[in-house]
Amino acid sequence: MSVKANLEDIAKAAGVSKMTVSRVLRGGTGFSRDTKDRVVKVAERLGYVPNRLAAAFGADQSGTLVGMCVPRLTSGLFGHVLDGVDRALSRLGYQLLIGANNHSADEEEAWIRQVIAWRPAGLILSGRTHTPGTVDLLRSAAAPVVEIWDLTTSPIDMSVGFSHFDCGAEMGQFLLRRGRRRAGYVGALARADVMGAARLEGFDATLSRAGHPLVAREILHDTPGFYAGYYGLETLLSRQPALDVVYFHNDEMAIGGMAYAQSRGLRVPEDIGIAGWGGMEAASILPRRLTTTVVTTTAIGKAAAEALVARLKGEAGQDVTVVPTRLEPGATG
Amino acid sequence: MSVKANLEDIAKAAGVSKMTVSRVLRGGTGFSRDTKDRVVKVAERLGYVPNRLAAAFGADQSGTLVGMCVPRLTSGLFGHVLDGVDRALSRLGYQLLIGANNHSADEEEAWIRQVIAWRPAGLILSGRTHTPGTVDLLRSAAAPVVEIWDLTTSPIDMSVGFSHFDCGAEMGQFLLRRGRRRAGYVGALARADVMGAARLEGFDATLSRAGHPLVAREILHDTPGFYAGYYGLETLLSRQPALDVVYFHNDEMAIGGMAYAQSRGLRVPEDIGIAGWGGMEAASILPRRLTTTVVTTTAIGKAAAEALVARLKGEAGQDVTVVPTRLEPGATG
DNA sequence: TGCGTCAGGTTTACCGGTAACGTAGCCTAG
DNA sequence: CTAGGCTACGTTACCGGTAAACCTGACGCA
Repeated sequence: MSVKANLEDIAKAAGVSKMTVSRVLRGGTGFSRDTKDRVVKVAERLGYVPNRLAAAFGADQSGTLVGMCVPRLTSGLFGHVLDGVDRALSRLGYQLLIGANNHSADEEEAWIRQVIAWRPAGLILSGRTHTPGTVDLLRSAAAPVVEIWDLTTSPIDMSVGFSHFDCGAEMGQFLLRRGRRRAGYVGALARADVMGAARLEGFDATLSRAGHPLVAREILHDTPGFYAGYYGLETLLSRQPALDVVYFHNDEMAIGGMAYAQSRGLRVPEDIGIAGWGGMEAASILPRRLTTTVVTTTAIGKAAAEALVARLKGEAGQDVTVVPTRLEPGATG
Repeated sequence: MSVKANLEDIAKAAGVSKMTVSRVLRGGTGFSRDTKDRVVKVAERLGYVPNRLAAAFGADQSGTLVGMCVPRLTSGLFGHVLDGVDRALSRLGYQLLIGANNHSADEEEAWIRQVIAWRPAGLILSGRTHTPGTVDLLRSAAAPVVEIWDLTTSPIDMSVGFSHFDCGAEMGQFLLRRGRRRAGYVGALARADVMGAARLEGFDATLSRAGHPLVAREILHDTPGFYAGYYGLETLLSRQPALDVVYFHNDEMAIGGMAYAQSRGLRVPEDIGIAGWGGMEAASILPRRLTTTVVTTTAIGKAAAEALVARLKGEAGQDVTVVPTRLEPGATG
């Protein structure tokens, strides 16, 4: 807590005023080289640690605190986004305040309410589904906000992402081209995950238009990991064995599904096709490269951070940034 | 930034003093039920958002900011630790300030220097290797510090983790019991990752004592992911084909290694054994369950948060908490 | 009647910076 | 030689809370 020296102490020891010390330490102007050297030396000797609490409070804005809220901390994809954001922001001296909302708009609102109290310079949120209370809060806070992952044409402020609906639609088209006609879907988190739901919608819509609608779907209430994929496929096939391809909520679940298929002696892709989403590293090195949609997660984080910083610097940034996704044909679809 | 209403505004509108509003809103005592209801109603009507910057500054301590520094944000394991910490802390109203140090003690110091300026209530650091500057900084800040992952018998303050040396030693013993005699090692990050190095040391020491020292090692300068495991094993085997088991830096690399082995037609575990470390979910559902050391990552996060909170509440917590690890025999070793 | 006590407040003094403004001394151009 | 400008500072006020000290009227009670 109380770190010994403050500006006053340095000022006294260096024989100047507090204000001069403040100017020197922040690299401003209006002091001689001589004064600067003296102040810097004294500050170092006293082990001065600035008090940002005071600085931010005095200036009525935190200046360097950025809040970021993700659905889950345990997803590999979010880790990469976080990494992209952190690299871009920490280089510029910003601090990252993070939280998880567990795919709940209400938890997100609660988190934002806490974080807004710190007067952050900006916020990065996941998804485009927010409570009315959240929107009010953000509007009155007047801090820059970037919504990431799911593209929205009318963002609260800025938006970085892509269309999940289109991802699903594109995968649907691809699998139809590969001759698949009886598709199933294995998801997770039920309706909590709006983005996964959008992919499913896009997928289903495309298949239906082509006259081969989704044959079966299994949406678990579990976290979308390997286990859920494994058991999800088991359940799906027990209900509806005659499927020629299964689209999974994400790559982790798809890999779990592949493990199940192999354990049942089903050949992939001959007996059953498997497709995922997300583009996790493991998926590209498995014995058979997974058919999936690769999302450039780090790019999302980087773009979000850059959009935020541009806004903070008063530069006119883009309101909506589209980050490309790429359908990786792979060998399992 | 400027959120409209402050205590003064509420005070005026409710016909009481600022101080009374402060007490009501913080749930203190010294006001009538009548006053309380009035104040709460007014605060709500004005959409009051407390200013923690001011509160923390005024009280000369942040109260609810906790800093956490991890080596990399992109590791699946750290995501789980983060999750454990976040769950435990957010429930108690703390905010998490995170950063990555890229396995560099200098970057860690730089990060701490930034974060200390916010006068955090506590800090969670990874590993036990810190610069002298860091130690000074922490001592003068006098904030509770928890070092996680690698157990140290003389922590700066508190420590939660286990011995990486012992993990390596245990795996060495296990592989010897399975009859392995010509072991190799594939690691990453060179000497930057002290913990991985400790596992290697423990592994090597055990093998040497048994008279079957490590035959070859390959330590990449890459991030320890699937690709690094794949190419690491390729390189290792090209130099020294006659290995009967390979110990990997972590599970991700081990899975990459398995992929390489399969691509070369090597049977696991008949032709070559593979062992990992960490216990990632994928490893337990692969066609053959990976031989590895399972680390209860979420437990580390939870324990770290709890130790911190205990200290903050003035309770006498344990200085050193040992989190168990479990050698998972698997089917690949 | 006088006094202590307590609920239910109010007042005051900070916390450590920063913005805005003031000013002394010196230089330079007209 | 003097107005105006620049450099290098110093002064003052304020950000929005909180702790601590201080009031005040009502009530109980000897």
